[in-house]
Amino acid sequence: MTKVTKGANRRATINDVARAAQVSRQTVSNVVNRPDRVAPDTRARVEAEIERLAYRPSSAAKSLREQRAGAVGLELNTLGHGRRGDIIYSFTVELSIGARGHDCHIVTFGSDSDRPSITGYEAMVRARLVDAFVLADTHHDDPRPAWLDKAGIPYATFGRVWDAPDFTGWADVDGAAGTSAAVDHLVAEGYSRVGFLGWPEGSATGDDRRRGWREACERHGIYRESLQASTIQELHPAEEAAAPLIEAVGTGGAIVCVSDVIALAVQQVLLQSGRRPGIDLGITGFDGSPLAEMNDISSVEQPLDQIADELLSQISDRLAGQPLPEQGTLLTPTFVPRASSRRGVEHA
Amino acid sequence: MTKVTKGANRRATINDVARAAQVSRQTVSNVVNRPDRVAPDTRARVEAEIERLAYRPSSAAKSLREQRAGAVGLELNTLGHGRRGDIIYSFTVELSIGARGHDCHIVTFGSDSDRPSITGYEAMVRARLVDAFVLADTHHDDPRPAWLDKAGIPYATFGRVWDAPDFTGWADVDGAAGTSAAVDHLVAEGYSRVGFLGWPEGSATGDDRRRGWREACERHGIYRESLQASTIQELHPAEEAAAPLIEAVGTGGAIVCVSDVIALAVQQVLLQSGRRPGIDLGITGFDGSPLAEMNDISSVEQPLDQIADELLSQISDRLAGQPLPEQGTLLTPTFVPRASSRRGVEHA
DNA sequence: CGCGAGCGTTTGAACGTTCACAGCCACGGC
DNA sequence: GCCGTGGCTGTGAACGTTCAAACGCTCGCG
Repeated sequence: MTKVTKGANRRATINDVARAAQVSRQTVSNVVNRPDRVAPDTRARVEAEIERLAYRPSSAAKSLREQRAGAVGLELNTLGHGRRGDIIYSFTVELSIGARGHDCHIVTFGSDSDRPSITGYEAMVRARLVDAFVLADTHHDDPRPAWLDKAGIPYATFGRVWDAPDFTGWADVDGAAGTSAAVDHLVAEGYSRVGFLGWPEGSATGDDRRRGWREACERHGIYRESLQASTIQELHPAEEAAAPLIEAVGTGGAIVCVSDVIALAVQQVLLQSGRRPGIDLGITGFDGSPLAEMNDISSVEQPLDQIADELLSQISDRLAGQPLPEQGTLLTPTFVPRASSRRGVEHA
Repeated sequence: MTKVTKGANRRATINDVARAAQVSRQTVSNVVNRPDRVAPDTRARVEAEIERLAYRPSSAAKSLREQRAGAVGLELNTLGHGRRGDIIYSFTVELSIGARGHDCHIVTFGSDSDRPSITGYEAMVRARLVDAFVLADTHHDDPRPAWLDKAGIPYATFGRVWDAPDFTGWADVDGAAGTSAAVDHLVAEGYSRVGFLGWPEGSATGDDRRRGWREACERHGIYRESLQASTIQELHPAEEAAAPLIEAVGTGGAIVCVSDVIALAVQQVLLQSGRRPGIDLGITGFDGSPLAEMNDISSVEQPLDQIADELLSQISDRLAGQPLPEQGTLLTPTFVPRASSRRGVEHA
């Protein structure tokens, strides 16, 4: 007797509703999918039964019939935290929330290998588990776009695809607008010199954020006093790069950082030298990660909900046979001020 | 002409394989699911065709026939980061990786409301999108276990269910073993007094970790010199609680923290007073979060891959009709030493 | 030599849905 | 009064899979 007794009472099917409402199953289907084709009183009767029996179409049956999974795949890997400054989780959440509105759902799959490979994608496609993918961390020499193109699987990416400038199926954050807003805020708070601590040149995202800082400084007429340095997305190297920049900007100055991790490094160095964030030196980060929130660091928050929604819309369009959009979607982030960039507020 | 031309060449079905291998579809099905029932040469022929045609059973058809989704639901919410110290993402990844081995997949769904409600669960169940759930953050007065029990939906939880001591469908980390290992390490490194900074009493997880610290201190005969304090899982309150404890333990002492966030708070306070982690005061955290890694804080790393695997196994068993296990599964975490608890190593 | 058992294979049915089309009815124009 | 039309509802088929049962073959036994 190892057989399962499937949940006390079997869930209602379209036939149960049809029988209860004294119509055929097709009429029930129409009520759900093409309400306009059904006479008002019939519709009301069917809708009442749907409600009463708590009927919801079986996604498996629908998938089989429609030859589509109604699902979008998302690869999660253990590298996720490093890249994109720790917001991958929030992005995954927003995607999961947004999926309901696009009547699909998110299926995650993982790869434990270091380099993301296409085997996971292939498995998903072959099992017809998903119709499309969201790529969250495209990088240089990424094999995935080409493979997906060849296989004819639609996808949309969070961030531009470096190797393929012609590809427009992306949504991204306007990095320049973000750092620009940070500089505006710092100037308004009265910081006189504004430095920038970025990634080494050559990363599109990093260069974009640097440009926003430079342009804003020029606009405020403080560019000549400003300085920049570069580092990679790790705490210790960042701390080494931070120290001289802090001295160069001096007390009463501020540093706009290319990411929250870098901003944290700056704050650490500052604290070790006995100075107070905000009061002695302004600091802003980028990404709106929990890291920044926890450490009371001002940050440029990415509109992840909008990005998720945009990507899902694009995927819907691709699945409906529409061509790629004219151009990618650039969304404006929000600057969130915290103690690290307020001169008057004591940093707890 | 908005109709989609579905990916150049339709993917192979069981019938295509059957025709190519000159057998019936059921024989192909047997080769895949019950290879022992098929004659060796037939099997070889069929397997060759499966390989050649890149056949993989359609999950939709399988779901419909077997009346099960072959999927496990996981709720992700925006609160995730705060709770469980930021390891939710890593847990999600491990679950996604582990799913393949249990031939199922993970479907995530989100709730944007603050309090986790059961509406998301209900939607998943009604659409037959998932067969079971993993609950990652059960808490006091959690309505979900009772609702799932009533609905007859299996689930397994990461962490014990407070309100239901009889429920054994959980996997958790042996918190006491973790803090105990931390104390062992600190004593071996030569720290003489070991304090504990925990959460307020009454949380099972927190009390467990505190007990491990106390028992290890007793074992090493240093309990009388040890001290404890309590705080909540937020940076600023933690910093306030940390300051007096740091003074009480004194230079050459160490503090075992109930979480990485708390450990970070201790390190921040220490740095602000010009002292060096590890050298002047030992610090250990708990969770193995990226936060600890980035800040070079020793931590007790949770075996998330094992937990994910165990939970998926339990779900498989429940779906196969087996009863709840005798007791929950307690897994041993690993202590990972870093600069914050090495007396000789300079903290960069 | 007949018969049951066992093995490997095939066949029919079913899972729940939607599409294409057929049917029914009422209405209006000729 | 007949037929075409348009609005609404019902019927058969199909999506790809697995289960239950039937089938044909070989073998061993009486």
